[in-house]
Amino acid sequence: MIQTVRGTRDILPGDMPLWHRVEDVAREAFRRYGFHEIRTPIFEKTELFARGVGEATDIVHKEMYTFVDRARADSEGESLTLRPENTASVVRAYIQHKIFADKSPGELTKLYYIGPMFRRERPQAGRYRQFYQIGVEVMGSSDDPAIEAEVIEMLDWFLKELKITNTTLLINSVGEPASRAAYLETLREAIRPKLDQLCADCHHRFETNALRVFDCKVESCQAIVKDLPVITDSLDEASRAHFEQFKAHLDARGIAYTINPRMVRGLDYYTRTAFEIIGHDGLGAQNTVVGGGRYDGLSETLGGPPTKGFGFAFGLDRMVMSLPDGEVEGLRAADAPDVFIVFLGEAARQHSFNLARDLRQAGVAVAIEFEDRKMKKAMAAAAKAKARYALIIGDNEVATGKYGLKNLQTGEQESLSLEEIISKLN
RNA sequence: GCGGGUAUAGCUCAGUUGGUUAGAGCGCAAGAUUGUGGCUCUUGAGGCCGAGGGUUCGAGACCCUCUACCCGCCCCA
Repeated sequence: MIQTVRGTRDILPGDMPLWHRVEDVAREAFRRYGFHEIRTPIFEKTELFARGVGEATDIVHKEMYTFVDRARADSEGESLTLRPENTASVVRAYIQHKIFADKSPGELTKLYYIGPMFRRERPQAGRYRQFYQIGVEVMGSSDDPAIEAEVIEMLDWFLKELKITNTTLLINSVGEPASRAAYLETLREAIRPKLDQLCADCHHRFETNALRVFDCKVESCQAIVKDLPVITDSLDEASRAHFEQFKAHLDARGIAYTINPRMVRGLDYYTRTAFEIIGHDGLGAQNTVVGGGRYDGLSETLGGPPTKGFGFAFGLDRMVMSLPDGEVEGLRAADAPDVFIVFLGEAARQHSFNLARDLRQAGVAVAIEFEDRKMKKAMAAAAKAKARYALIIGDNEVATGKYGLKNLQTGEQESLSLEEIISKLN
């Protein structure tokens, strides 16, 4: 049997209402907050991610699906990559189409996207090789922290609307590239004397990304790590002021947060504000549902004009997993037909086809089977489909033009004409 | 890339120290009930017990190899 490849999965019709719910609420949030959709290709030139996301990141150096395109007679095949994230692509599109060109100073470009991303990691709960993200990017000349607070306010509304309540907002500032580099040096100097007391993983982290030692789960490492200097104590003055304003904007909106000076994002392009929302219900060890931050300078890195940027992405898969059980049940039921037609005999069958068409043209969701079954079986099928009504049609009904409309919840049944049925259901 | 676990019906799972025709619940089908669902009862269909090899008189079970999936580490959404 041919199966889905490792880390990919079919999202079956039974779960689709949950995905639609998350997408619908997200689109509604974006409409209210003035975001517009953009769709970029699922694969791009490898160089885009190498430069945009960062050559040294795990994503680029060990998780990308990269392949060489077919060569032409006059050139070698070029290296292409399935997108591991979407920010680099959106910024590329922003530059390529000069989306900034008709904007006045201070005017923002606010975009959102939704679609699959690809990373070649070992799958586990809440982690897939093809996964889905919904994200936004705010680009322009302004880096006002009020922008950041507003985006988080939108997320706050979004989560509440989905009844996902047990979450924590973590915020941090990773500073300007220069101050971050200086801090990293300070940190490494602080770690170096204690290096022999740290675990093997931490030795590796020390070499590649020293900030990561803060995340180590080994107890003996944590004991050392808790006394190390944190980035928020060595921010440049501008970043510190920016962070203070950001927090004030959140306070003014009544949005609760936890400062986590040890939170690091895995992509190179982040500057200053970084944030994360972690969920606590329905998730495995991978409990980050939203990750985002500021990426001033990414445009320049990709050959575009000086641009400030702020955005986030959330994992659709993880968001769906976070939906409370109580919500899930109702969402699944919403997919059911309004009316299930139960017919008896060939004449009624033929009549039912036209009736189904008329109802559908009037906007009613109609289910009909094509096999003439015993009424008891047909009624059971209607109940199984969770139809709101059964429409019963036999020879009598065809003759009189009055059909039996039975409410399957209450069991009440009345005899109605087509017009009466339509007006009742609309 | 590394570690742990699991693999038996469509689904969720039992299956004793190795012993006859491999079971349950749910689901599916038929009937009790010839024009009225959910509840109940009866009956039925549905299995190369993940693959290959080995031990044995005998393997779903024990051993080896492989594969797949799940969970975790790294890292991230």
